[in-house]
Amino acid sequence: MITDPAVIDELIRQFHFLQCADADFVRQFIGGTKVIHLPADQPICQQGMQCSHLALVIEGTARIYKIGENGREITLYRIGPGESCILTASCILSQKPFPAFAVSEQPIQAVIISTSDVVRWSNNEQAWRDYLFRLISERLSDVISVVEEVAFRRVDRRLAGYLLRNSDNGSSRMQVTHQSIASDLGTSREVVSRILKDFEQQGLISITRGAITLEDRDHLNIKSTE
Amino acid sequence: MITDPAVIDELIRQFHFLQCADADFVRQFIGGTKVIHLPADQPICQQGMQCSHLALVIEGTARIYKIGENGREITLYRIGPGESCILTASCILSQKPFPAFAVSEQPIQAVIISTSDVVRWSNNEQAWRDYLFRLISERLSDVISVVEEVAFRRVDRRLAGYLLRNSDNGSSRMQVTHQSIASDLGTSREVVSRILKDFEQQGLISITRGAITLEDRDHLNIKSTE
DNA sequence: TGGCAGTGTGTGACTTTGTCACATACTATG
DNA sequence: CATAGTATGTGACAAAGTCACACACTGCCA
Repeated sequence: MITDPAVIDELIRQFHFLQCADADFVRQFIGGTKVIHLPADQPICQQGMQCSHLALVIEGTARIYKIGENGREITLYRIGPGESCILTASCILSQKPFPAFAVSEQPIQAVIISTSDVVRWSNNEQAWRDYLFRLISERLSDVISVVEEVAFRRVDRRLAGYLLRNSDNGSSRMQVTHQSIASDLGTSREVVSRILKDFEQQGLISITRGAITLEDRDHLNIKSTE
Repeated sequence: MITDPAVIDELIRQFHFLQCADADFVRQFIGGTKVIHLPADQPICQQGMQCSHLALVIEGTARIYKIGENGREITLYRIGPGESCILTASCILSQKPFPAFAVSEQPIQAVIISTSDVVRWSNNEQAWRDYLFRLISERLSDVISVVEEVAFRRVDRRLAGYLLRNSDNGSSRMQVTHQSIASDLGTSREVVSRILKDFEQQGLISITRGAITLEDRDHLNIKSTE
């Protein structure tokens, strides 16, 4: 049961399906779920787990990733406000174990839904069903894009694109370690370090411990596409 | 409208959801769809297309794949009897363009469903909805496995596994070109040729033009997992 | 019957990426 | 200000991808 009216407002703002749904379902939704808070860097799902709940993220972000035999990681996608861990939903509905890891990055505020509600609503509520379908479809697209990236694109180009995408356009300074970049791209820290050093020598970025500043977005953009 | 009773039998045998569904829906399904035939090696979907129909495969197989900038290919998954091009469904329900290519491999016999029926049934028929959810979930798992493979596993090990998976246990002889293997694994023909030659020199396989014979499954299996 | 085009495979040189084993440097904390 | 933990740098090597060819096999037609 969710009581805080500010949270309810935020929920309805973030989750479009609550606006499409009829008032009865919304009441049911508000009454049958609860809000949880999770600090940053907390493991959420382990590979192989059976999921017992579905979380709809109101605030914060989570990272869904795979770990290879060698210990390397690759990020499959991220979940932000208005989204939910659709892999969880997928596992609930197809009754298979969760095939990856999930961890909170920013502290998370989320609505928790029991598997039985997930199933029941997906039978009865079109708005909810559409929401699930759309989300799972987008994840499938996301993951297909990841395949394309790792299978075909050179790491230096992917890295250039990564830097552009993940920096505020304002400051051009981003707080990241080489290791965290490597874990997102699915490569190794040494490779990232080498390429970053190249970029620095070409005057495209400057590097300090734990942070990178973009100095020449235009040339980075050329690098990322050439 | 499907009339051939043999086809109807086969349909109900292959597609479990028709067994769960009530008789009324089955009548509607049989009455509202039609069967098509497609020869081998026909393009089915182009990247970026809007899908106008969903195909449920009764017989034959299709390959869903990506093409990289360099022209290399990688297979995302295959579709066989009882399955359907869930990417199509996903595109229909989320109204996004198809993010890959699809081509028939074996000649295909399939049931064609219009987008409007796909949407309508997913609202009204639980059995159909469950079928779609389950299928899309499985594809998501498939594609995530592909990510894991290309990001983390060495090509020689993947190739060893590929040979074991794709040969009849009976004959141990498979008709494939090095190029087609490379396109499945997302690597280049030269790499495949080199590794196959290695395998041959180790006595694991023998190679002839257009075909490979497995000579030592056990050692191949060790190679694929080590 | 020999020539020829299309397809499939082999190979060497080179670049890029991943791995390993370290060295070094910065940062927070007692 | 010593020290543990974290972040980065580096060189040597192995694995994989690219490029530019050479060569071999198959089917077909003149």
